[in-house]
Amino acid sequence: MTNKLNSNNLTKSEEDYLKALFYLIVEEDSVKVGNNQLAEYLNVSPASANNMIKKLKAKDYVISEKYGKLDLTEGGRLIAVRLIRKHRLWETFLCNYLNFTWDEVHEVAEQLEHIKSRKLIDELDRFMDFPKKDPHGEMIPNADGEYAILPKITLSSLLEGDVCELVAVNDGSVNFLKYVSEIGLVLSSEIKIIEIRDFDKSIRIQFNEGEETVTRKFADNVFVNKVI
Amino acid sequence: MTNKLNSNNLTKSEEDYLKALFYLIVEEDSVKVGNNQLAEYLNVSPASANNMIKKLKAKDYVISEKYGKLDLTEGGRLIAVRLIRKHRLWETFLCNYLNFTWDEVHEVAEQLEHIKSRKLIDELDRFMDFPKKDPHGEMIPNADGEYAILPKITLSSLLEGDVCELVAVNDGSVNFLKYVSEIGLVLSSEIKIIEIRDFDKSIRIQFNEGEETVTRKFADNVFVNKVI
DNA sequence: TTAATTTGTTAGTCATAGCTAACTTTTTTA
DNA sequence: TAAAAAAGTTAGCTATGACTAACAAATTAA
Repeated sequence: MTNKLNSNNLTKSEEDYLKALFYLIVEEDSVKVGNNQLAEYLNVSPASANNMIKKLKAKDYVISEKYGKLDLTEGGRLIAVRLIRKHRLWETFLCNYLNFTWDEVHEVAEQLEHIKSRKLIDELDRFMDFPKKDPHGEMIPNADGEYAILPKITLSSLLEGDVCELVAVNDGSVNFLKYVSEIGLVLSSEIKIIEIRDFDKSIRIQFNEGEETVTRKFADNVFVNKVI
Repeated sequence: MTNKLNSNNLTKSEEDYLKALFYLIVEEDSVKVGNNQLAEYLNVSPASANNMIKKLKAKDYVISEKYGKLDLTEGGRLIAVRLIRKHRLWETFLCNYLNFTWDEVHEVAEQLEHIKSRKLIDELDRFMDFPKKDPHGEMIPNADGEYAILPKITLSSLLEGDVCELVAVNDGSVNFLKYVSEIGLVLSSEIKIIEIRDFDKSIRIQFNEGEETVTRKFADNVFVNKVI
């Protein structure tokens, strides 16, 4: 049995839904997160999502009115943040100690984040000397579930002539991550916006490795700190 | 999705049954392993075990005739050995890097062994420099599923005056492991049999930390190498 | 060698968590 | 503002893997 202190007694599915809601509500900061949006995000049918939402409401992790928007309770938020903490710590471990690449870590971390042991994750944190950011540049919540959400400025929001520093990448797509690595971008790379083409909004950028033209879609997934 | 090369597509339950069968058939080297024995070992009803055995036979991991003894196919054995490899590597990691004690590792390793990623476990193995034995003294199978099963001589099989070295302990019970630690026994401890009491088969042993009287049941769970 | 006990099997139920199809409510837009 | 579209809900089905109760086969003991 799991230690009483750790055991929130949630299934893997319930955890996945709470984490998804957290991403949609808190990280994406949406005005309204609805049932179908959640279903699409998780690649399940609206009926399945609806069903699970009922369960999570009964357990007091989610609140919503009929036909209304979804929200997390404090309890639901805490569970989600702890999952994110576990996910990001495992990604950090895989990259920094087990030779995993950027694009390989996500899938395995999705499994590892469901391991139930408070001691495991806190010791892993200590072993790595309490890292602040994961390999994609995202903040890692501390043991109490506190963490700063980075103000997310995308590369696509900058103007010609601006100079920025790559602080994070959206880790949702393996193909995107592979592409980022291939053109030679890494965390902290300094990027200058050479030109934004009106025609298709594609952007010509310059950085240590040379010059590249990237699409608007690409630039939407790259988070930066404006330097100039 | 899991990499095709790793994905054996088994559920956690199916894996648990195969591992249980491996322990009962191969490690315990029983003449006959039956359905109810398997059920008892896994703390499920005979009906549940029977049901799962049907499924595993259909998938060609288990063979048996109606009302006959259970056996693993080559495929079933390989899956079980890989689980044991994962279990023991994770236990080693938890003990040697994350400050877990002997008795804490098992429960968490039971969860970790179901993580599906060939790379994860092979890199973990490399990270720890290919350990040969887990913290309880059990052999760790290599990446090809090969490993030596230690000839298991129990402390209880020795005679008065014999001297032996502790090579492994049965990791099935947390209380037992705590007890072993508390009296000061560790792997490689040299133990001398002072006296075996006819009355209750309790055994007086001497070792670095002093002398102790242990029960027959205790001695059945301690595996040794005879020295003298 | 029959009777008792143990062991194995089958049938039917439950919970989780997915699905489709049909329906209702809300929102959009013509 | 009424019709169309989108969003949300419900009902009913599926598979997995537990369970109990009832029964059959095999083994052990009388």
